[in-house]
Amino acid sequence: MLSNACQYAIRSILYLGMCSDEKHKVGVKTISEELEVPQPFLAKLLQQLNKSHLVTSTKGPYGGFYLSDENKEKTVWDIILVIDGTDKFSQCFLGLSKCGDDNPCPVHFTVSAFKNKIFKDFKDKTVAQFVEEIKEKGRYISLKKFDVLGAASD
Amino acid sequence: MLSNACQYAIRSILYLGMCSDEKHKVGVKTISEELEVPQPFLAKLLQQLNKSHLVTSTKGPYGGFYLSDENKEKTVWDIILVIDGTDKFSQCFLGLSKCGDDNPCPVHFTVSAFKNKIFKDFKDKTVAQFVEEIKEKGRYISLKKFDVLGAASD
DNA sequence: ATATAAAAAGATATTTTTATCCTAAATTAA
DNA sequence: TTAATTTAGGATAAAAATATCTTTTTATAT
Repeated sequence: MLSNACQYAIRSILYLGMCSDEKHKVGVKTISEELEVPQPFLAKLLQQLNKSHLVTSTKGPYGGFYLSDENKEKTVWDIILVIDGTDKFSQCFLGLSKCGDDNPCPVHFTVSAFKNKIFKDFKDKTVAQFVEEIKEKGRYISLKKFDVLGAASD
Repeated sequence: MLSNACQYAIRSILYLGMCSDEKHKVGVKTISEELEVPQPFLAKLLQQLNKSHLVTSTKGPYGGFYLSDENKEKTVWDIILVIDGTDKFSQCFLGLSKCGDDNPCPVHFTVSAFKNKIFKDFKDKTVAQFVEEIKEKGRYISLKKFDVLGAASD
């Protein structure tokens, strides 16, 4: 449903939301190792996310990526829009061109119930709110469980 | 979530379940037109489905594809297994390698609830049962609504 | 038997996605 | 101002998915 690129993007941004701020930028190398994703590919991706104002970067020593306050107000849906576009999500699970509530395929309502549920999270919650929830509930976005996080301090 | 190939395969088989039997075989051309799917690609796919005993075919004039009684006892999950394999379905929505009930990503439970629901349909119901339901509920698998179907009669 | 119709088989082509590499630009610290 | 570090940009490569084409085989009706 989501491309690799989009999964990487979401996880990177949530990771940066957990572990970075303007004073503690994180480099591609660290992110790629933490998330176990290919480094050069992720570099390109972060470049694109930067251009789309979903992450912020600075070059040079002590440079790297972080989320600005503006970045944190974006939603996961914004990320999906930039990387994958909206198409895959709006399409019928079985690929029917005219599937809809009034014209349902055999699995339409099962799928649309799911979509509505996940849309709610992806569209309504900001990245900041997502990050809060990850901390509260102790969810995983890398190999680490982030309720015990001390990674951003040094 | 499902590849084009897999969507085509499922829809083809449901279509054959609706419109064909041993006495009324359907050719690739007809199926591809009905489902709005590229013809040569579908031909390859049906070949593969035949080898996997999910559809039956005969060559020559009046030949074509249909579902044998044996074919009708297969499940949609069987189709998915043959075309896409099981991997995509078992993977975490965000691509986390170790996501699970005891190690959940931020959307794990939303996604797993959906998977359980759709698995139930895909694994428990036979193609024949699916076809019955499509007829009863008037669901769509091509451009046609199949509760008014007369396509298999001549 | 022969012509015909349809799937099977094998080869190839195109597109998309994923991934990598190399050089340039910018920033920082010394 | 220079060396080091890190992102940006552009080009390229590899893999997978999607799609097409051509020839062969099989079955049918006449």
